[in-house]
Order: sequence, then C-alpha cells, then structure tokens
Amino acid sequence: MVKNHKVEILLNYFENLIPLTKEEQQLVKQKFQYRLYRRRQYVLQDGDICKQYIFVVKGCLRMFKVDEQGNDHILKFATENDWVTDIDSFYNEKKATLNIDALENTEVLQIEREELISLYLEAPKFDRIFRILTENGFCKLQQRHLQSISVSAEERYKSFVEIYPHLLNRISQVQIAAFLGITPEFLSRLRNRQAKNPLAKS
Amino acid sequence: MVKNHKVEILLNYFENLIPLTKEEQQLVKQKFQYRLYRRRQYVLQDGDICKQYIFVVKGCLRMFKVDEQGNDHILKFATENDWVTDIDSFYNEKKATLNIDALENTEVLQIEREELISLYLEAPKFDRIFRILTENGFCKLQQRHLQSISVSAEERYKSFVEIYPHLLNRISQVQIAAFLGITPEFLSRLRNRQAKNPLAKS
DNA sequence: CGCGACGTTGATTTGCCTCAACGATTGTGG
DNA sequence: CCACAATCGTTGAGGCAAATCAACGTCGCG
Repeated sequence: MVKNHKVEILLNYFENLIPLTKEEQQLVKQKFQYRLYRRRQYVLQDGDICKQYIFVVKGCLRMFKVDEQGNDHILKFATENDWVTDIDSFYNEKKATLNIDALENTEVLQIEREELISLYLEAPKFDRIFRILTENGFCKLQQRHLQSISVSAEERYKSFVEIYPHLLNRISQVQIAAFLGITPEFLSRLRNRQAKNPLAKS
Repeated sequence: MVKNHKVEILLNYFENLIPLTKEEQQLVKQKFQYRLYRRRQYVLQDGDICKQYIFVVKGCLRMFKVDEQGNDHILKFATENDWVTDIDSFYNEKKATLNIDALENTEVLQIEREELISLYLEAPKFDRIFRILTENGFCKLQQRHLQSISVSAEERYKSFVEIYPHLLNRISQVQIAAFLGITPEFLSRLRNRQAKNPLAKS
C-alpha cells in the first residue's frame, strides 16, 4: 500500500546513517505513522504539548515563534528528508512555546513520544541514530545562530540564496524575511540593491 | 588520588541522569582524563581540530567565535558540571571555526574522539546519555537563539541577570556584552539605565 | 468580481554602534 | 614593592543599519 511505500523512504534514510536489521526495520514500520498535513494546517500550536517527532517525506513545514508584538520568527523550514519537533515540549511533555505549520500540503512520517521511547528500549541503535540526528541539528543551529549575530542582513540573505536555492521560488518573501530575522520591506530593499549590484563580490 | 576524587563528580553527574553499572563506571574512569587549564589558556584555537569533549569540574571556560572585524561572540560559558566542545570539529575532524579558552583556572575531565567512540561501542548506554546531553544543549541553544532575535538588548540583559546571577560578579562586563551580542559601552548604558529605573516591571 | 496577501517604495525613527576621552583597577616586570 | 602598562567601566557626540508607518499596484483565489 501507499503507506508502506512512504516508509521505504525513511528506512532508506536510516540505512544511509547506520544499517538496520530486519527486526529494526520492522519496528520502524510499526511505530512511525504516515500522515498528511494540508497547507496552512497547524501541526503544533503554542501552548499545546508537542505529540510528534516528524520526518518530512514531501512538502514543507515551518517551525516558528510568535513574539509579544505578534511577529513571527522562523526557526527552521523542514522539507524533504528533514526532521522537526519542539524537542523540549516533546520529551518533557511541557507546553510548547513554538508553533509548527504547513506551508504546502505535506506528507510526513511521525512517531509519538511513548513509541519513540519504546523504540529506544527495544532497539538501542536508535539511541545512537537520534543522538547523531540531534548532533547534526545542533551544528546547524549553532551555525545559524552565529550567522545571525555576526553578519549583516545582506550577507545573511546572500548565504540563504547559496544554501537554499531551491527554497527561493518555493517560499514567499514574507516567510524568508521571518527566517532571516528582518522585515519584508527591508528584504525587498536588499533584493533591489543586489539586482543593481549584480555579482558584487562572492 | 586527586584524579579519582574528581572523577567521582562526573560519575555522580551521570548517575543522576541514568544509573551506571560498575563496568560502565570503570570505563568512565579509564577514558576520561583529568586536566587543568590556566586562566587565558586556549583549549581550542580556530583552525585546529577539536580533540576533546570536556566536562568542567571547576572554573569557567568560554566558547566563542571571532568575526572578520575581530569581534568576539560568545556562544556559551561552561562552568561547574557543564559540557563544552566544538561538536562539528570534534566528531567530523574538521578544522574548528570556534575558539575555547579559560576565563579562570579550570579543572576538567575530558575525553578524546576515539575514546568516546569506543565508549559508545563498549557501552551503548552512553549513546543514550550523550543523546540526552545533546538534546538538552539543543533546547538551550534554541532558547538563546530565539531570545537573540526576538527581544531587545535590555530584556536580554535582564534575563541574563535572572538566569545566571552567579556569573554576574564572576565574569567581566566585556565578556557579558560579548555573550549578549552588544558592545561593552552599550551594556554599561543599560546597567546605568536600570539602576535609575529600579524595579521597572519584571 | 472583490478581498486579502504580497511585493515595492518613500519618509521618518530608533536601537545600537563607533570613536574618543577619562579615571579606576588590575597585573606585571624591574 | 613600586612604577608603568594594560584592561576595565563609564560617558559623550555622532552615525548607520534596519524598523516603522503609510501608500499603492498586482496577483491569486474563493
């Protein structure tokens, strides 16, 4: 069935990290559930408890925080083969301070807390796998944080264009601005400036 | 000996996370090494490969990045019972882009890459332990990142005072400013402003 | 068709930086 | 142990990157 077909993508993803036994593959098939989120649908809303650890098969989710002034700050876009959850809320069953929603119709494979914990117990290899996933996420977040505090908005935009060229035509400028930490107006000015200064030093 | 005495602190730290068997405790004693770093001494210098994953027993380390203009940006202070490493450089044996040095004479227990990897192989429980450590670090970093992009310098300073009151008298304002992402001059003005507006709304 | 999101542009404001100067504290070598 | 240098914290004047507020044309969609 369709569901099994999708799970192959995840099994393949794990396989590229660390080979799995048949039994471990079986566990993945049992514990991850296929699900579709529609464009604009919330996956997690600020104040609720985050129930799922999500692997994106197709589509695009965004994780973001809304500040007191009502402005969005996007922590990450999760597209094909990427992971997303509010990790603090998920593991500690706390109220989330973050939101996750779908920018496109999005197919995912998701696992719930109890299932993930039992997965760790039944197959400790997943402790290692999720250790590595978290380490990788940590490195990326650290990079992103350093960028946001040490380089100008213009350079952040340039580097966004280099790193995520495929997202440029897929995501609106409003969202990109909220990801870069600037206003949409200012992003517009930056793009304008760069169009006039074509290849101004790479 | 002294060395064994220090390792007890680490064993105790692990014990509070997940109980260890005698064998696992033995592995920790074998693989972690005691070491003293002197004030101002570098633990890791930008361009080198980070060789150690560090647990601070006593003292204070800082991890920071130097940007093109030569300004420091402090990612974290690591004090008693805290961990620090340039995780990307450490695991992937890449040249570090970060620096780590000692703000005080600092006693640590450190483990090298090959030893940590063999620890994971000999005792998979450490995959879980370091998964959890990384998850915790990830949550904190995410919080910090959100703060730095969504609230003013004044509020960041206030929240620093609340979260790390013990660091206030221990660390110079130059360092605190580099941690908050502002100039020392501006930090001075903020403090001045707050002294005049005593309990201005918490 | 009409409405709301989007992208653009202009005028003005502001949070924080830069540079410069100064006294107070720390640390260091002779 | 003192003298001198270096670092620290503070304050002032001026500047700049990015935000804010407002207006307007365009497009996709119900």
